[in-house]
Amino acid sequence: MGEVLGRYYSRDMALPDNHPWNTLPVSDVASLLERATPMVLARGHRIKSELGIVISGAVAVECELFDGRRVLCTLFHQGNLVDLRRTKRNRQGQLIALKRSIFIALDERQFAVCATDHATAFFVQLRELTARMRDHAADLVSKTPLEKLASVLFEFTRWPGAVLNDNEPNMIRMPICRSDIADYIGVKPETVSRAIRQLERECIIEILDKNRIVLCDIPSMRRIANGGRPRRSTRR
Amino acid sequence: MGEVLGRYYSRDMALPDNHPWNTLPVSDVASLLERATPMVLARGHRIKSELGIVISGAVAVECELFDGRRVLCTLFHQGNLVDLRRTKRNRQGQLIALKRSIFIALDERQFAVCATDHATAFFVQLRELTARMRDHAADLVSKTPLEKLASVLFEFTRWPGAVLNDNEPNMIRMPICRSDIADYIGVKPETVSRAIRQLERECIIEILDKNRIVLCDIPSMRRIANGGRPRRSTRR
DNA sequence: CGACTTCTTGAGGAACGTCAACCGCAGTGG
DNA sequence: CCACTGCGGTTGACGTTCCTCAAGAAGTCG
Repeated sequence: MGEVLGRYYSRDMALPDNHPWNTLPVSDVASLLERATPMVLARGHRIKSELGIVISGAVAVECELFDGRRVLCTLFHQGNLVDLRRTKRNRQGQLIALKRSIFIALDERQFAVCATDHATAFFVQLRELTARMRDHAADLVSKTPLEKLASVLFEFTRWPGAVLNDNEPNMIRMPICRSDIADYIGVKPETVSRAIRQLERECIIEILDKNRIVLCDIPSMRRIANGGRPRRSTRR
Repeated sequence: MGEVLGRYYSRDMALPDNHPWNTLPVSDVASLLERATPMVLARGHRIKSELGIVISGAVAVECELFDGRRVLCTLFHQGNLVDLRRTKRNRQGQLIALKRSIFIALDERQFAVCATDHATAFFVQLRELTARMRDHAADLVSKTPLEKLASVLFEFTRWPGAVLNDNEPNMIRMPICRSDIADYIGVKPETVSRAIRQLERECIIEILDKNRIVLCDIPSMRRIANGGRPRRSTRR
């Protein structure tokens, strides 16, 4: 824990091939990577840096509550910009890798230079992040476990590399394990399991194996994710 | 609904006197306000603009779920920068005033100019916002209603103008009504009421009237807010 | 093969939502 | 002035739901 598996230096080290990095001119990419200190992390490794870019894998902000409950506030995937600094208040939570991941840590100065050089890309990343966090807050506030799960499955479809096969665009890979999903949507792993089975029973998804599922009935799932499956008598 | 009470043009219109706006040089403030179209809103008024700055009052992103449940994803107070744009996906939720508020709407072009001129202030605002949203997500994920309420009370203490009286620094004003608190922390108004009474019974807060409370035992409240009051047997 | 982790399934209970009723207050109109 | 209405807030009784606990299944690694 807390250790870095190794450094990932490569001549053809590249930024993730997704928005907004793939819109940067080549020279800018090079200047960004010059300042990089990439590291390879395994599941459970903590990242001391508050600043950086996720190159691959899955990383989260993990908080531990007073009594030991574990919470994942935010998920980061390939291409996400991470900035946990805050002016007032002390830092809450820390970065943790949820699976084998590559992360470019940046120090304050490097970050400032990059943010100036690539202000637009950085702004776009921050705006996307806040939009994702708003959606996640809406998920957490009052949805039932089934609704939360459907919503998070849609979130996963938007992860780069989620679609495994162009012939089967609705087959996706689950990027993180069940207990991490549980800590992210605020239910217990047992409840995640039951919710997945429920969707399967209703033929809305098909479970190929633990890591791969097919979305069979996207309209129904969208309706559930938007709040179509309230508690029995929540209709006041 | 959806109407604007009036425009708020004033020679001495000023940006909120809090971070980061109060650190801007006078000339920058003037240039920001030149581009402004301030509006006065009453409770329930919707704001069509996706971009702007909250001058006073309380504004939120409101989402309505499929079955009518109402959710407040994010709260904005005096001085907060609002940017709801998103590249992919359609817009979720809309801005709504929770009480009498003043809001400066900015259009895309105005916003771009401001963001360039005041990049640092804008970055600071965005970073503060993401930090607040992370904390809120941590609150929503797995805390009990009592813990959520304690946490949101601390959030309120950080609102500009929350402290009513320098002699009594622990007396704060509740900036939004009970049912909005409920929609923000994902419980029912009845539960908010019960949680407040609970804190009062334990002499952790004192209720002066509906809008004013005193935090009597901050350490206990902090412990509760950090997860010190789990469900009876959540300790596995 | 055994030790371990992750996931799954089932049974039972605490907790929060639901429903209903009530209070206090502000606004409104006669 | 009072009656009426509506809204926000509060309290109590009851029931669904999701968490807890336990045990087993399936996969992984030594």
